[in-house]
Amino acid sequence: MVRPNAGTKGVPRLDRESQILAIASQEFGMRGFTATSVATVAKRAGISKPLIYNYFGSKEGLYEACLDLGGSLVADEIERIARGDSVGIERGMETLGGMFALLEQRRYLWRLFFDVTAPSTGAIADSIGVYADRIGKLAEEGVAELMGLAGNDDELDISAMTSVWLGIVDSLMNWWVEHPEQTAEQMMQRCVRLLTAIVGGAEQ
Amino acid sequence: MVRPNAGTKGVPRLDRESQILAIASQEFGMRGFTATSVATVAKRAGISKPLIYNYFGSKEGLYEACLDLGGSLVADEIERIARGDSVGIERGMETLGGMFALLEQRRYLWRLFFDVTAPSTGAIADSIGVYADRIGKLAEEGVAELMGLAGNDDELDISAMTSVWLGIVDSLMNWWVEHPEQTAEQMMQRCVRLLTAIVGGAEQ
DNA sequence: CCTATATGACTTTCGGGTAAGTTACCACCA
DNA sequence: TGGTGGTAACTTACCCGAAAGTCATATAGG
Repeated sequence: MVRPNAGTKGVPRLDRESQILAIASQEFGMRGFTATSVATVAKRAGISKPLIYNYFGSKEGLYEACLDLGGSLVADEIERIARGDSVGIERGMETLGGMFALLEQRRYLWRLFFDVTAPSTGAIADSIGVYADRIGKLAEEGVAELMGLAGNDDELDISAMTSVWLGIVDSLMNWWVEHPEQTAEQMMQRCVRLLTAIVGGAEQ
Repeated sequence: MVRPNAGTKGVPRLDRESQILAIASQEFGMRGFTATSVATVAKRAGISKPLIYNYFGSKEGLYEACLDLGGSLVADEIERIARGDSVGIERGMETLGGMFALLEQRRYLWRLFFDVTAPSTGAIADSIGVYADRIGKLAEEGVAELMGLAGNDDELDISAMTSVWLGIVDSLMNWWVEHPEQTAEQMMQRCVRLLTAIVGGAEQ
């Protein structure tokens, strides 16, 4: 049986893995876990499906690898900023800036942790949970500080506000994906302008 | 061949259709288009799959029907509020209140128009586009007013802010879905508190 | 008896996953 | 220096289950 190109490319495993992960993260991030097909990832990477299974075991394994890569990247950065001494809105803006700088070349990464189509049980759910919790905890901590400054300690209010805050980051990331020409710096300045518009508008 | 109950229920088509649509909207809204199976909808409705195909033609047809139902509901309400004379943040809060009141019994409806797993081409995409555009246009109009009050007419700023605004509504709806015991009234009051916390925090 | 309502059982399609093999390269030895 | 065998990289062709979609038929009521 003739099998053109079988084994002829000779790309080292680690190189190939990063290449696959880069493409897979993008697909998962853009379309969500369920709507992403392994065959599509393979095709985009110019390789065959079994190679992916050989390296990552399963579709879930592939997703987990993406999560591990992106999750620590994002969570570490947020943690770094949380260790600083800014509080309230200022801390929020700093976090935004950090995310913009970090994800400029891979904006879709953010979506991995908030994919509603990912399995809700099993290893993936655990893995998502780890990072979503880590990010969520930090967000909640910052939000609680902000709310505390305003004299509000209501747990549900904090929970809802955290959800809103993550939603805002999510929206900005999605908008950024659709405006690839915008730099991280421009995004940051834009956010400052948006904030002033809100505050100014609410004071009237 | 014995087929128990075939044709014995005698439910008028229109009644059956609304019943199916109510269940389908919930499934599509909660799980997304891809993750929803027609068989599940049929089972939950206590009927067989072919009946759904008989009435709606295809899974996409079923989704479109849900969109038409939910889309006009939501868009009409937003339009109604937009015709009022409130502007800026106030108009935003009024719109939120309208959404809470309208969707209290069907909070998942909101998600139909922002489902990333829905097909991005074909009739569905068109249909989503119609309603997303209609809602998006109204949102953008309101946002532009708000930004104008703050002396900002930048088109990209307005576009980004619109995205953020829709993201906020989205977050609140999702949070609401996960807190079923919260009433529309409670949500509205919560939003007022959240807004004051943001404004207060930014003024420091 | 005709039509609307309804169904069980089937075919088709699609995507995750696998079996079995092919090619290239390198280390080792005569 | 050239053969050789082991291994890493890679492929085609398939399996299988789940879900979309269809067909032929059954029941009830005007």
